Amino acid sequence: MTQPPLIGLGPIQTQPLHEVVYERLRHALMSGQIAPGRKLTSRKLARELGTSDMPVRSALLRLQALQALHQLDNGSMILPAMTRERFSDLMTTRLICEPTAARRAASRMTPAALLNLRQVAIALKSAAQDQDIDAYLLHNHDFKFGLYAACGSPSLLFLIETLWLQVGPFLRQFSGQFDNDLRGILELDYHDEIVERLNAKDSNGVAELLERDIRDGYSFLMEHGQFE
Amino acid sequence: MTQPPLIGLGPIQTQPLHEVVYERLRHALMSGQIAPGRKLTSRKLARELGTSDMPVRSALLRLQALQALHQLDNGSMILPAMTRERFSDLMTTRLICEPTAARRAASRMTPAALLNLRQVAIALKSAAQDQDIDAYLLHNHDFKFGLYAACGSPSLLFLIETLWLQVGPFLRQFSGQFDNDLRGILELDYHDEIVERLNAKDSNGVAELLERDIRDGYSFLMEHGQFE
DNA sequence: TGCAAAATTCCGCGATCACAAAATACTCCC
DNA sequence: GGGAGTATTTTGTGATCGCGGAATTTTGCA
Repeated sequence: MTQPPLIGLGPIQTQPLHEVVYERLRHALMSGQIAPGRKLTSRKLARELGTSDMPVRSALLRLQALQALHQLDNGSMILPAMTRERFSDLMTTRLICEPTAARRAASRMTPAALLNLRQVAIALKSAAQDQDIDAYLLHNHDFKFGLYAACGSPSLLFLIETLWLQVGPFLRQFSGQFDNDLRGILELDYHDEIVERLNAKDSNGVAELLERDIRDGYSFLMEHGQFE
Repeated sequence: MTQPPLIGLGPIQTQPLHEVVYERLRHALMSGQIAPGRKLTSRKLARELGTSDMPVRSALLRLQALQALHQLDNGSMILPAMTRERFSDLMTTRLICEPTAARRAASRMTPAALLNLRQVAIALKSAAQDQDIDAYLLHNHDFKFGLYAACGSPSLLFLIETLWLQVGPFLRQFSGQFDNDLRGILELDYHDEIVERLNAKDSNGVAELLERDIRDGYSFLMEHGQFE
């Protein structure tokens, strides 16, 4: 039998240290805090984080398994550089997965989830007008995954996440190059239209907008982005 | 300057232990040697493999990152059971990725790769006639990935690999249930036709065959396979 | 000053230990 | 015999150590 509640305190949520390190590293990667080609050594990271190297090793291994990091011959982990070829490849694969996920999400999205997306879209626009790149990228991520999460396919969602884990680390780097000017991005921002098509339950329309979003972003960055 | 060669011996290829363990575990998974729901504890595995638990921990972490294993709340790794829902989800996602990969491979395949595929297809048929399930699954894997490898997209190939890492462990279990009778499989074997379409450089035909291959396998196993 | 050789530091890797929590085995009493 | 409570073992987790090799810095000679 369970004990009767004493003071009403819930259980203390505790997660393993390597999990915390993983999340920290993942966030650092996705927010562009790690330069391409940067070597990530477990000992240095451990000192920086104030832990032993074991949890760091675990986190690095997981990121490498997802191809977010690359392992050198000597075992060191680096954030691989983004070449035009790799970027092109990743975006092409995104085009395979994401419009499909969006199409399915459109026909399964709950009103609550749609409302949430609408709010993120508002925050997105205001971040763009404020020229706040970090906020823009963050909300863009939230918007897309808020949408894809409704697709009802855990495996497809996982694939998309691994793709973003590879592209994500470079978006901020790219964005920092056109003089912090997000007006160009605003012009090819389809989030409002996507919300509108979602509201109309127009699955194909949503999928098509997603495809344009990815294609336009691709062209824009291939033209203006600086690659290795 | 490099030393003049002494005896002409090449460098000894050595790979880290955790890499060896990873490959062993991965192979054990894909060949169906691990029962669903089975708990994989690092200490026991380490004893069985004759190593310390460190390399085993690394290997398990990597497999978990790829969702080939699932982590319980207490941190133990288990091979998750295959439910009808999960199987359905994985096969649906396969349908998104694999026909596309096949279509691209069709237009990029070299004659040498095609020749190799032809030989695998022959081995495949003979394995089916010999009722050799293990050989059949092995050659089926080689055939599909021999095909996909030609698609020219590392990222797409990686996604497909993660999908197979989740479905693979259960195929043998399924196959062992219809009385070792592979005739049913032979009837919906499209490998010869795929080779033929590849030879004719009929990309759409190849993609369509792949889709039928996946769909038929899906229906067959949903009908005859035993799930959790 | 330039540059190669030597000394030192850094780092991946694997083993081992300690600790707490969980799982399992065991005991003992009804 | 059965079940509750206890003892023992197992296991995840993280820290630390040692080894060998790689990378870096220092040194010393021309």
